[in-house]
Order: sequence, then C-alpha cells, then structure tokens
Amino acid sequence: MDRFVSTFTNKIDSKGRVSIPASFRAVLERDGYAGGLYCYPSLDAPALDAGGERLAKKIDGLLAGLPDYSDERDELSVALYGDVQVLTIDGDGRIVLPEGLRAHAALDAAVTFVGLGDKFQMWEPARFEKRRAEARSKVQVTRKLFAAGSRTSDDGGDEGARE
Amino acid sequence: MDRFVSTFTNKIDSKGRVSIPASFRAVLERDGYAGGLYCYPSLDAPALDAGGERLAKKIDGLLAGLPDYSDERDELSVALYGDVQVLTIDGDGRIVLPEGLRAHAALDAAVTFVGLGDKFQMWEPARFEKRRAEARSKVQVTRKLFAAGSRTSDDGGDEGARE
DNA sequence: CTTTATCCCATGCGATCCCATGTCAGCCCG
DNA sequence: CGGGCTGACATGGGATCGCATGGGATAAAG
Repeated sequence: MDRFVSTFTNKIDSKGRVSIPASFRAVLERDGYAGGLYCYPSLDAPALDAGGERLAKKIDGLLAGLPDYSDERDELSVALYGDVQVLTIDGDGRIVLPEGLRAHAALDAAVTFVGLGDKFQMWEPARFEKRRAEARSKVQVTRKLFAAGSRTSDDGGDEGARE
Repeated sequence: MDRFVSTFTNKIDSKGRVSIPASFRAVLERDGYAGGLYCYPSLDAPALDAGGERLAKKIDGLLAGLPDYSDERDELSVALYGDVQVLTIDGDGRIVLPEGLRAHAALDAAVTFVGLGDKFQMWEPARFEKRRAEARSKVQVTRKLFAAGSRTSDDGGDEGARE
C-alpha cells in the first residue's frame, strides 16, 4: 500500500501530542521519509493538509507551472510555502501541532486523520463528520453522471452501487 | 475464473471476523492481490462494496481525471478515499469488519457475500433476501425486453447457486 | 532556577497470528 | 457400486504482538 487511505481518529494528549495512524506512517516511510512531515493549513477548509516528500514535490510542480514573477505565483508561494511547517515525528510516531496550525483547524481534544491518496488531512472530528456528509451527498450526484456515461453490463435494476 | 460470482453466507464470530468465500479469495489473488481488500460503504444501498486492486485502480482512475486543487476532486477524495478501508486478510482467509462499516450495512451475526463481477458486496442476509426478491422481479421485465430481441438462454428458474 | 520541549519507558486494549475442531465433498480402493 | 479416507474450508479459541496513550525523566532555553 502506498497511498493514504481511510480515516482514523486519535486523541491529543495533555502535552499536545497526537499519534499518527500507523498505516499513514508506513506510507510516509515508503514515500522517502526524511524525518519530517510537511504540514500546512488547507487553503479552503478548516483543516490541515499533510504529507511526505511526494506532496512537497507536487507543490513544487504546481509552482513550476506558473510564470516566475507573476502575482499568482507569489500568492500561491506565500499561501503554500509560507505556512508550511515541517513536523518531526518522535520515536513513538507522534507529532506536536504548533499553536498556529491547531488554531486554523480548531483542533482541541482529538484529530481525525483523513487519507486522500497523496496526502492526508487533519480535522476536528465533529467538523469532519459534517464535511463528510456533504461530500457524500454531492458525490451521489456526480456518480449519476458517471453512471450515465459508463453504464456497462448487468441487470436492469439499479441494485449494485456502480461507481 | 476471474470474476466474483454467486452468493455465500458466512458467520461473523465473536471477534468480528468473517471468512471470505474461498472462491472470492481466489479471484482476489488473481487480481494482483496486495495484502488488502478495498472496502467502502455502498453509496446507495445498506451494504458494503469490496474488491481488490482492480477496484482500487478504478477509483484512482476517477480521481486522476480531475485537476489537483479542485473542489470536485476534494469531495470525491473524501467520499472515496476517506470512506475506503483496507481490510487485511488473515492467514485463514478472514477479515475483520470495522465498526463504521458494520454499522452502515447493519451487519450483525452473518454476512451475505454477493458477487458482482469486478467487485462484490456484503449484505445483512435478511436485507439481501429482500433486495434479491425485488431485483428478481425487475429482471423479469428486463428479460422480456431481451427476449423480444434475442432469445438466448434458460427458463425462469434463475435460482442462483445458494451455498 | 523555572519552564518548555524531547525522549524513553510503562500499560492496556485491540488486532493479528497460529493451531484445533467440525463438516462436507470428492476420491480411491475394496 | 459402496464405504472409508483425505483434503478443503468455515469456525472457534488461545496466545502474541503492535499501536495508541499516558506519565515521568532528561535536556535545553530563558
């Protein structure tokens, strides 16, 4: 497995530490782990984005696509690099979330880790639950569009959840 | 055989484990089994969808088509990756169903595995029986349409290999 | 010397592995 | 043609290991 998949919720202890789900850690190591986890506020959500080297390269890639001294590039650079923190993972697989990041995501007692393939997000559990519900209902719609185009075999009934 | 076919019903033991039907396991292995079974709540049914690498690639494929920082992608990612669980199959061909998934499908004492070709579903046996009855009646209609054009196979005795 | 961040160890629960049992079906041998 | 044998598979239980979590010790900073 080499992608961040599924969700986990872990507690923040009295010292502000949180365990990174073991499976995510495994992905990070495979991803050319360099002792650090790249983490920054999500651009459009009250959450944090995080990942390993692959994510860092992806950001580089995005910026590389924009002309050098454009406003867009400056803004994106600031938005992305500016707030990035490199969090060190301790011997027990835990990280400490700096105050600024905690504030952005309103993290308090627990953190929900959400796998998104190349990266993962960290949410305040209640907020994420809400977000998930929204995402699911929107996908229902998207799904129907896909289904209309790529209907393949079987039955005449709805029945199987084809995606 | 390289597709999931027919239905089987197995018990959930006291630890929440269920044996995957041997024939399904065989399909998974042939499918480029990477130590895990991808499983997520069916979007439109009280059941779980599951499959092997082929299914995972299908999901990746859907996401690959969307631009990196789009809303659509984020939502799909959350709905798909976020809900997906990678279930490991133990040495005896069993999996453990996490609480969240069990809840979605109302799984309790037993699970009905339903082959759907590329993937399979897991149902609470009673619910599936009901669903099957409905599907059957719809198929009757569809069958008539097919029959009108090209009479092919059998009689009305579908019957399906019951375990 | 006080305070804050990092490391290391202890613990408990849950997940995973391994082995034993029971059942059924197919096969070989009589 | 029939009966016992063997192997595959579902199922159950016990033992073990890993992981999340909490607390104290140690080192660095003010």
